[in-house]
Amino acid sequence: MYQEFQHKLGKRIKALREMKGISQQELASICDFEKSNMSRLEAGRTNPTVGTLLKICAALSISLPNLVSIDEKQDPSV
Amino acid sequence: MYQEFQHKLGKRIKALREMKGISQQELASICDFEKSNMSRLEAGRTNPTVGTLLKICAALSISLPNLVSIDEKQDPSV
DNA sequence: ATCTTAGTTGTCATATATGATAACCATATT
DNA sequence: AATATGGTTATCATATATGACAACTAAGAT
Repeated sequence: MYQEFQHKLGKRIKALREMKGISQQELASICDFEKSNMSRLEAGRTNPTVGTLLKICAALSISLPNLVSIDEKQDPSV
Repeated sequence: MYQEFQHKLGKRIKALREMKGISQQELASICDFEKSNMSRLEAGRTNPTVGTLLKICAALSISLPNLVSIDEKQDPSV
């Protein structure tokens, strides 16, 4: 029901990760989960828990409200 | 590991719900899930998925970034 | 051609979020 | 007393997030 949001969130994670210049595997290992899991997350194929998002926030040094600020028009760095 | 965040989030949901003047059961039924689930959520005893949070956001008419803006000092209505 | 790196996809196991239901505790109301 | 309402807690079933691991593709480098 929220696949669209999941997809946007995945794209946002990917964009933020690439701005940091790290690979999926690196981000996954910082977050302490599997690279396959990371791939599925970025592809929007899962409905992540808040705990998972908090790990990603910590790894990317951004806040949770910032991470979930999904807006097509918005610059991903904001 | 993130119990503290879960607790704060639960408190925030409760505060927002009470500002709307509705009961747990009402909010739960709007979100289309169980009142027992709602109780656990507000008590911070679960690690909710983004999908669950989006349902709550829709029911409370607030954005997800707003919902997860957890700040002790902040007014819950902001 | 080989090797590495990044990412994807599949499978299986485990943990847990959620659904569903019931019993329970307060409090208030009559 | 009984009844209703709001909330909590327990249990069981089901769905799925995640862990763990392997195989695979594609691109780049040597």
